[in-house]
Amino acid sequence: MATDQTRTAILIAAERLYAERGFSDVTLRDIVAEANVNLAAVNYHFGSKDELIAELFVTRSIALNRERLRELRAAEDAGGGRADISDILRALVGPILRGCLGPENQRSAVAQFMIRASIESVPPIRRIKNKEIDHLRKFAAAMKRALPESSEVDLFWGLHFALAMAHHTIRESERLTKLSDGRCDLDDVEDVIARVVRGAVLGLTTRVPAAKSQAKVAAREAR
Amino acid sequence: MATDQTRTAILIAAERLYAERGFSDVTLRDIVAEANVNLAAVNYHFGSKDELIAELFVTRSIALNRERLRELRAAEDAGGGRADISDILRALVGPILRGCLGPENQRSAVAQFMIRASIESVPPIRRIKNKEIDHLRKFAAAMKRALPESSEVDLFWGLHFALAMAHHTIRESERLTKLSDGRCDLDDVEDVIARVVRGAVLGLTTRVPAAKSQAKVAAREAR
DNA sequence: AATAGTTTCATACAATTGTTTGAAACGCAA
DNA sequence: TTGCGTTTCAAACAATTGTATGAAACTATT
Repeated sequence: MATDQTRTAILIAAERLYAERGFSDVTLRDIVAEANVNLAAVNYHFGSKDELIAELFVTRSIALNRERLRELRAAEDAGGGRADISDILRALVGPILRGCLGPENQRSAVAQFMIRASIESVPPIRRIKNKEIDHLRKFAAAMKRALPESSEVDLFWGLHFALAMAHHTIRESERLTKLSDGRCDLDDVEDVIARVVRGAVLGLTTRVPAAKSQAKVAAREAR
Repeated sequence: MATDQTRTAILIAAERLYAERGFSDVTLRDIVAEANVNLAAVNYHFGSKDELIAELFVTRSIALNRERLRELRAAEDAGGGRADISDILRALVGPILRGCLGPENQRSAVAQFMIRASIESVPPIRRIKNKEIDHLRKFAAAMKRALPESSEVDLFWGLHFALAMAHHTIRESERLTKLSDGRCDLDDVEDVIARVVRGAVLGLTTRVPAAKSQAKVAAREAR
């Protein structure tokens, strides 16, 4: 076995292609061509295409979650067990944003693969995905420690919205660039992270905005 | 021609199936079975599978955008040409959220289809999608009228984040329900809309939150 | 060197896909 | 009714997919 060259060559090629083009567009023949191995190698080493995808997803999930938790713990340690809410959310969205945005050549296939996995819900991945909820619960718990007076429902919504802004920014970065004529700089990753975190934190910490909309006014007058 | 029964039966069946299961999982044979028509009917009436998808997307895009603009105009008229920022964003995210959330039997295949189209970027749709940017610009312009003192970059980010929260909520509604043990009520559509709008508006209207995070503190101390 | 186990390879297989074909059925004006 | 354009249908087609096979090549232990 030694280095298992073929196996790892397949993994690398598959991750690269899946990250770039999505699962449905990439065939086994594409992968083996990219990896310079024989077609039968995939079934020999992984059993099936689905098992290859599943192994890839599990491995990368663990890596991403570990990095998130590492940053979360660093933040909590720095705060003596209670992290600032901004830092908690930064630990949640920072790793994936850093991996998927910024100059093209610096993006990580790992992070892009994970985004693909969250978009195209292919059967082998769907079966595993429940694990992620346990992972998010840890962040929800940390948020509760940071904002003990907030309702749990609001905390879940804040967590959810933070992920929403991060993922959507990755998925639609091109559109935002076009829409803004390039004025929104998606390559300034730390600025993007700051915007996402700020948006989520504002929703969590601002009390009763009291901005009455026209709709509310109209609804009141209708009574 | 008269009613073109077969044609519309195909459109309805295709929209339903695509909305439910996504483009890559639905074959022409699935569609014709659901529509109770012959396999060759799709190619006869639409030319190809891609043209069927394209026609579906164009039609539905126009319908969704029209509804959004209708609500936007209603809000601007009510405010004498300048709508409240909340109402602008509500016009943007309301239609799609109302169509995709709420009790199962009330959801519209149209709205769900549009979400599918925004997730699985299949070639025939990708070619048309640029039109959507022009549509979003109208909302950006309305936002500028509502908040003339805000920077354009911030406005674009606010628009982007509003769509992010709306779309992500639709896509991950099941996960949020599980994560929160059912405490986040995704069936209360108007509450969801209010949360999304509030989150986006806060980001747009709150000035200098001045919440210093541990990361910033640490960075300062490191100097 | 001989052998046993592992890995690679070209090739074939069965299933599924979108599309095409040509005849049959239909609708309807003359 | 006749005739003609339109629509439907069963069947076949070509291409692509993941997977399986059996022989060849390789590796390493005896």
